[in-house]
Amino acid sequence: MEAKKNTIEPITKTRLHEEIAERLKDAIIAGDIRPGQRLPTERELADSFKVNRSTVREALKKLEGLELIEIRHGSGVFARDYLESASLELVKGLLLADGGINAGVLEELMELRSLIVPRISQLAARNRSDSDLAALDRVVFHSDEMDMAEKDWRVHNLIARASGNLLFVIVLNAFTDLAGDSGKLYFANEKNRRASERFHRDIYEAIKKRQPERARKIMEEVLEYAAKATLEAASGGSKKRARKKE
Amino acid sequence: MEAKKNTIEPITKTRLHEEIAERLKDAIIAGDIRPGQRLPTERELADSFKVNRSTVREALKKLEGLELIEIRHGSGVFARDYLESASLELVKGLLLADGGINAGVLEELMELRSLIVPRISQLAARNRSDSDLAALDRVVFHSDEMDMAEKDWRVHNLIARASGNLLFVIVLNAFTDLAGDSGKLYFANEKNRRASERFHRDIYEAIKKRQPERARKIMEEVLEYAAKATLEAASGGSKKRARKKE
DNA sequence: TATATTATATTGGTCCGGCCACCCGATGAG
DNA sequence: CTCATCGGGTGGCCGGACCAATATAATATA
Repeated sequence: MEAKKNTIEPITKTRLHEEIAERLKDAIIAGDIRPGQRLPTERELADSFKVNRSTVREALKKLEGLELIEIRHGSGVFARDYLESASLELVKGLLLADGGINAGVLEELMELRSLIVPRISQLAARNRSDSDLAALDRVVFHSDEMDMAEKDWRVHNLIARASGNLLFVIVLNAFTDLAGDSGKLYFANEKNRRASERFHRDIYEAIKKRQPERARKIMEEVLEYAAKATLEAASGGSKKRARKKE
Repeated sequence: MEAKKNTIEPITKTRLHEEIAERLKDAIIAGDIRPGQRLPTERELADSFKVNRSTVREALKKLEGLELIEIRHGSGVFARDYLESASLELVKGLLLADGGINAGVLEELMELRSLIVPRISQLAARNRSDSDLAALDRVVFHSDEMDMAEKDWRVHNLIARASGNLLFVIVLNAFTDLAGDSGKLYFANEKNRRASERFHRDIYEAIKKRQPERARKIMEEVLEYAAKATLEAASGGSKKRARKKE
């Protein structure tokens, strides 16, 4: 794993306010700014980042959306306790804190996933419509050029939609989104790609034939396999890659 | 002060950019602006809302954080398909779409919850530290003045923290956050408040004695009860209250 | 002295007007 | 017809100004 990968240092975000939001987020998640503590003034931030105050404000608005900070007119900007907030997007930060992928959080993610996804699969087999099936068919059997990560995402997304539970769709997206980097690792392996391919066909069959239990079972197995493979890949491959941001 | 605003409603958000973000969000969730479709220009929005462009930009930044829109430099602002995004906050919008609480989504939320929370409870009983227990004790037995909704939230939050799974804490917060309004309904009922009180004591015992299975069971039962009561309250009590936003 | 009241400073909210960077479609050259 | 060029439109960033909410210090009052 001594590939050139690590030499591609993060390009400074083209959009300044994103870069700023990123840095502040890191500072808060890393604990440099503790919950309840006040951040520097907008004007101070603008000054120290050497940008305009408007730019800082845009960054702060984004962080406010993540429930990572609280902006109080007349008082200042305060860091919130992310353990009392409700923003899954934050987890992405946690997952990547201290540089590299945090194996602990990744494992937690896997467990959470294993609680939900089999149920989604089960419901999909029960509730799927014909058009759901058709869409799934298209992706599974007629999207050869699509790369595997994309394909896999689409399969899961379609299954979730077929389940008839909108909430599940969004939660599932959150998982995929979070697992992002480690997903790449997973699909880098030829064997894993083959496994996914077979999985797609199997789950398609189960859903087509409306076999909820079988669909659930298949999903459970694939998750178990994927979890194992992913954790291996994550712990073996990406060890403490220092994340220099500039 | 001669014109008294008739209804209880609007109290236009004190912060303009929030009001704007809110309206655009509603428009997208309601389907007035379809996925992929382009929104008006920043300048146009500013003009039609009669505000400055900076204000519009701040609102847009927040929506971008919610993954509800995509801002492309040089091209414009586009609505995203929220079924392909990963933001749980959006669900709040779905839950309240068309005015009133959407019973379907609420039910989905309950199901999702029932998949996860018992597991959290189980893990908490297994992994809890002494300080976790102490914190739980304080809330359960020495917070009489605290209102029940707050207390219940704290109990759940502490249990989740005790589970040792940070992800679970955040997901749980998301649930509570989403269920917000319906939770109010639930705790408005004296009988339900009593039920919660007993539940708090029971779950405390199970966690204290490190009885994972019992903890899980208790949680399953309380969820089932709460789901039933909540759905009843939601369908019976809050009928199609029109949500006028101005 | 202790407390209420009033000024004043601090800080976020909004506005103005301008310039730059990027994207895309129209235009014109080959 | 293909391709390079060049606009015009759009978001990104700037700096400076003023308003609104809040916090703090100074002052008046009991």
